[in-house]
Amino acid sequence: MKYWLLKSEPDVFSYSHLSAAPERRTVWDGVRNYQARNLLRDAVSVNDYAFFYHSSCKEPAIAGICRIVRTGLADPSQFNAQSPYFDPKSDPANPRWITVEVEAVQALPRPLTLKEMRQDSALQEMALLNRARLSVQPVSNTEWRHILQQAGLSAANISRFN
DNA sequence: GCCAACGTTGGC
DNA sequence: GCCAACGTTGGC
Repeated sequence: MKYWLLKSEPDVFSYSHLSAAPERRTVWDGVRNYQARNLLRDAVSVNDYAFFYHSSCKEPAIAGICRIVRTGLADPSQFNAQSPYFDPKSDPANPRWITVEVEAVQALPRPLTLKEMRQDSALQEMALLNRARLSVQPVSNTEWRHILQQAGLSAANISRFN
């Protein structure tokens, strides 16, 4: 079981949008960074969990939890000439941008803000604080549990994600 | 809106 | 393969 953090701009697609989506699922499209793509393609597995992080907004924060439900998907937006994520250099026979499908699990009782995370000595090693621009990041088991605790989940609820 | 950090592009 | 120019991210 591995844990991740996925960034999204809430004005474009928020955790509420995911919760309201059909089957509470979406294909995580639009990642156009090779390091992030490599994680999605090679390291993220079905049934891993991920934090849904709101970036580029008034109060950057972790908003909710999602679960990886499918992997190895060609990001459809790379072939859509109308999409801002269109990549004319990607060959449909050998797609450049591979991604995953995620499902909303639960919103955090209390979103955990970037500001709070910066002030938390237990979270200083987080990629979010040190590699701020990477849009797909690993989260350690210790960090995962600590964040859920800070966000107000009960011990019983936290253990569901082991 | 600014700008620092850093990833990508392309000429050589 | 180097590296300058350029583009993007994302907090503030």
